[in-house]
Amino acid sequence: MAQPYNHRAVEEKWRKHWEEHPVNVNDGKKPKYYCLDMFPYPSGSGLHVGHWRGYVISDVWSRYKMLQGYYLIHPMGWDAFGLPAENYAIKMGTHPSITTAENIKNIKKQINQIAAVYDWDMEVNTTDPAFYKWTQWIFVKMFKAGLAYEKEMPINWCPSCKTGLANEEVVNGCCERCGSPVTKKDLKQWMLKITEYADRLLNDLDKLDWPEKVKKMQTDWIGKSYGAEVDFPIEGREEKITVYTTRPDTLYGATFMVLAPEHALASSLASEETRDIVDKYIFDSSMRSNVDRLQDKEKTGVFTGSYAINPLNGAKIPIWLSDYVLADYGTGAIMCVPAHDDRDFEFATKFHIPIVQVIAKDGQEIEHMTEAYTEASGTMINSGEWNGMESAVLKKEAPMIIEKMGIGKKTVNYKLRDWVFSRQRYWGEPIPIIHCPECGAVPVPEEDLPLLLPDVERYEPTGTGESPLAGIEDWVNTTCPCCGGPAKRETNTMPQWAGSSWYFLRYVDNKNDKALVDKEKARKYLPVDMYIGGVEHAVLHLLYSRFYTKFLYDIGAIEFDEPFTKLFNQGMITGKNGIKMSKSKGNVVSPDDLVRDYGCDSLRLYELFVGPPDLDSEWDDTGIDGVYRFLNRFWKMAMDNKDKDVPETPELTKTRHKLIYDITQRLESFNLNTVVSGFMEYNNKLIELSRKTGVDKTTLETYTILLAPFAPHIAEEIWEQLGHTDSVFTQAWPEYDEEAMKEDEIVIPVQVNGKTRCTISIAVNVPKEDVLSLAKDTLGDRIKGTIRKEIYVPGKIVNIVAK
RNA sequence: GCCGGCCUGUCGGAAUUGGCAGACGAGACGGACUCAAAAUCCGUUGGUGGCAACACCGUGUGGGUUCAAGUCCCACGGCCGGCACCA
Repeated sequence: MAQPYNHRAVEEKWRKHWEEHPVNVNDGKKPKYYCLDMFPYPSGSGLHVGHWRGYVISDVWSRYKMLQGYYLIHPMGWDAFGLPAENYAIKMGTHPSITTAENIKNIKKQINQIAAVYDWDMEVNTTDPAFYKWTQWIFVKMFKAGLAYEKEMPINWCPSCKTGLANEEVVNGCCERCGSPVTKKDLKQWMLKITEYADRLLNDLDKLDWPEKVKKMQTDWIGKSYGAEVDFPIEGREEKITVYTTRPDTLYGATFMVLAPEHALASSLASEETRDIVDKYIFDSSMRSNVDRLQDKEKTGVFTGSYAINPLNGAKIPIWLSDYVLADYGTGAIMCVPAHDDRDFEFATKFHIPIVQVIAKDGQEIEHMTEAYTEASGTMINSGEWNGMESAVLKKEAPMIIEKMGIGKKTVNYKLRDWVFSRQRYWGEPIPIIHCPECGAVPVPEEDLPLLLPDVERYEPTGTGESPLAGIEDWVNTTCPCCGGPAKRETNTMPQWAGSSWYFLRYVDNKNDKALVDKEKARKYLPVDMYIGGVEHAVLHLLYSRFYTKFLYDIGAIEFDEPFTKLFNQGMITGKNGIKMSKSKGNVVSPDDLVRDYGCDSLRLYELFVGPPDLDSEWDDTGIDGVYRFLNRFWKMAMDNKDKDVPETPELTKTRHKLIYDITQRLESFNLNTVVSGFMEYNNKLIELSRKTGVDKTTLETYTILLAPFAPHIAEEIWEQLGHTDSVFTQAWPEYDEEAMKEDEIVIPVQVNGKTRCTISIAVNVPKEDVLSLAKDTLGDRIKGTIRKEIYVPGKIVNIVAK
């Protein structure tokens, strides 16, 4: 009688063994495969079953690639700077460097429970000076390239986190981290010119094997639009107002103009009569927060008292101010065509401004418009020499026409803004800049990097817009590397995204102090072939990383300009009713007890079995019994057969090839939940065969190799029990033979009028006529009426149509 | 408002190009083993009607295409996610 499966002993045994005998080795000959997880920030609360999922998926894929003969790059590290780590430290009253180190230790232990094949020699930590030396180096390079610049402007400010935020970090007007409403604050900020890369970031999406959803989100975020800038003279003044429009075809329909209250000319356009209300409007707008502006859709506005001249037809149109026009997009001023734009229509209706239709809708001019006609399709009307043209054609040509006329120019615009890069917080990389009264902003010389984050007593945010570093006089006061005169250090730190924008390059050469990554190693091991993580970084980390990679490519530090060839976003594991797992909700499921009671292999399988890997899944503890029973049944079947010397039968051969085929197909298409059910199905089949003929050794071995990426411990143990002294992971992924899978006899359904009535069993190459007559014989008098049509889809189905 | 995804038994979920809907698992019920329980093993499990063979209904709703629709087309509803006055 075989011993029952003891997961604790077996897993413990192989855990130790693999530590001493790593299975992923670089022999210098194998091609590389780089499979990367989004690295975690070392939080104090530890891992829950949701975190496991992504790591299990990437590990299964990694081990599969290993069995396919690749040398695997599968590293892990820590995104340890930033707000979460700092806030945790403040809450605990302990310095972030201490809590971070503790948290890393704990999480590493928890990650090791997964038994993933991480290569810990490659570990990186963004808070390690040897690492952030290069984070700072990249900043200096960007500064020298003119991509990092300082600007005083109103930026997004989180009053709770007490720091400025990038646009990408503001979600529905609130802080991405803490959910507090974001306000505006005038601050001198370091900015990165990501907009300079807008076109490349947009165009290169085409060459990426990424989920369409993420590409779409990045496309929308970059938000490229084509249009024209048109200059409108102001009546009685020298200046012109330039507007940006994507619909220059509707220029004749412009009946008013609106400027953002922050527009440079806004106040000066007021007349004596309107002076008071104009200034009040400008003041009131400046007091309104982002959230207010977003929530109040009801349009407000004031007439300035001035008029602009439509450069096409000389029409005099009133100039208004309204906060529905954004100051920092386009020119901060728009021409308004109420007949063909919803917002302009709403505004014109509210303030009784004329509406002039310039595109015929369904060939008609509408007497009283009740809504804007926004499509660019129809014939131009009321448009002078443009009358009769097709609006779709004109929309494309108008920018050139306008340019030729000298009243404007063809142009493009982006929603993407430059990246607000300074944070007024302690726990981040100090920005390596020295402010000299003589020389201006001077970068810290590259040979002086890293610029260490000073150890301080007080690291709480000040809330004033000053960084906590500003209070450390002997650190702040320094000398200018340029002129040697007294100077002050920049006291802002970098955002958390700084380290995560390039960390994946460092793994393959994490100890190099001469370069960010050695060229030769980069050529050999980079870029990332498969990147696995949650979708929440679609326009944050994933956009920033692409920007950094392109920059590093441009300065010749690396030789590729896209970091992640393929991307997979795993779905979230939620608690009951789809509620996100969180401490405050009390629905966090810890993997620790599950690993103890069911084993690592069971939990790995169940993480996959819960549902399709790309969709969110609700966690339900009771389901893990199913995979646990499966492993025990597989163990028993294997133990029952391993010493029996069962000869291979045609049925066993066929089953084995079909097994390889099914598992490989499902794995390749990333249907990992169905891979697990496939293993169960074939195990049931083998148990059945085991009773009939027994199961031969080749089939047992094949099954074991296939299972190894999913349940490595039990597979390794069975592999040994089957008489092998080497690791199952030194084997090659089995191949199937289509010929060997073919059945000689197949069962096909027979339908009458599309409803299945019976099945018939036929040999594969039976001619149509014979199949049909067998079908009709089997059906007998169940065919009612006369036969109108007989359909036979070879190998699939018979359908008799009768009436 | 715009864009994307999803909707299938009691539950999680399966279903290459349209071809036996409900694989696999959970739960439940029945049986074997046991003094008993757990574990394990065997069986049943979409609904309605029927002793039964079988028949009818059934993949969010309504319509359509087709010999055949969960799958394709049109309209509508619900849930989730992204963007949101970007001119």
